[in-house]
Amino acid sequence: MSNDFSSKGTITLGGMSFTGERALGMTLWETTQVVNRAFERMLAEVDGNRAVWFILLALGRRSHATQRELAATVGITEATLTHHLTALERRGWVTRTRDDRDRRVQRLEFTVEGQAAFERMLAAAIRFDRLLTSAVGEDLDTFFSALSRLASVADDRGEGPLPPLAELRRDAGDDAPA
Amino acid sequence: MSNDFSSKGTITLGGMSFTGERALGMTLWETTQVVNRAFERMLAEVDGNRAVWFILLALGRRSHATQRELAATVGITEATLTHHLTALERRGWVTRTRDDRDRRVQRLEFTVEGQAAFERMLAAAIRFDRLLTSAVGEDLDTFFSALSRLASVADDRGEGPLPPLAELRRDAGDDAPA
DNA sequence: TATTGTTATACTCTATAACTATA
DNA sequence: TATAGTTATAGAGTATAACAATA
Repeated sequence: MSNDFSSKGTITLGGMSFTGERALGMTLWETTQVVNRAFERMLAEVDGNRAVWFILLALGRRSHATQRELAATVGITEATLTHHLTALERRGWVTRTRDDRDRRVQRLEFTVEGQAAFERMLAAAIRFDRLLTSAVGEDLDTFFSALSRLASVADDRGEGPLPPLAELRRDAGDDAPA
Repeated sequence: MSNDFSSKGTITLGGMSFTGERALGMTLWETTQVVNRAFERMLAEVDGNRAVWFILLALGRRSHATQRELAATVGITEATLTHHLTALERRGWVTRTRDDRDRRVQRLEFTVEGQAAFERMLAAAIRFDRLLTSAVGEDLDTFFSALSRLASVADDRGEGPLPPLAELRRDAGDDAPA
């Protein structure tokens, strides 16, 4: 299911206006949602999903020494990673073995099946990226550079501790009006 | 917390290779994540979040006749929308009144406080979008058009029924190894 | 019978905090 | 004490299915 604000016209407020068709944030969001759903479908065809793909990719790159680093690469907490790894282990795609030199450390390895699954997802990701790249065409460099600038300004805005979400449902029970 | 694959080098498989720095899908995803977090922070400053903002925006545009249409606009199911509306009603931002001409239909209205909250979020969204737009600068048209092409190719790939996610955790419980 | 919306329930993903084992 | 990872628990967001009210 996809949201679609972009054809819903303009709202004005004081001197400001907000037009769906021209709202960059909204368009970026919706485009990424659409692209993401398509990618999730491709991954699903090879029994994957984004979370698994990210973890396997980080594993495949062997760019981590500890699970803590792996979690940071994937962008989740250690506890969340443990859940995913438990699932992957039960599925028979990875093994966890304690490192003999420091038995606190888990050494993560693909099984043969896990390696095959990883390669299927990698192939899917490569195919998908070719599709996207050809869609952008000759504007590719411009597009990458615009994305990079967007990430920069957002990062400037986005540093500091994460504020708690406005938790509607939690404070809902307290002072509910009749 | 943010994932960061883009500086993690290249994986090769057969004749294909996958390079984080050049992976368009990954870059698009990460950029949107960063931008989204920044936007959520801005909304949080005015007691909002993305779900609430989308719902209030659709309400403000009065572009729906039924909750079903509203849910479709926002991109969620009716049941999910009901939960959000219940929360918004408890918070005192919207009212639900049965339509006298068809008592199955709920008429949704902002309260005064809800209108004010909506306007705060709208102002935040407009400010945020100006920030993004100025970051993209003169490449804006090119950028929009690239996004549009990406959405198109993804939509072509993305039609059809949503496949179930590969539910790792569900089939995990069955044959768990000791 | 069809439509509008709600309720009941469950599932995924995620996080925080407390914990175990090891150093 | 400090570190690596796990477990227990919880919560936000979502969905499906069964339901009630109304047409």
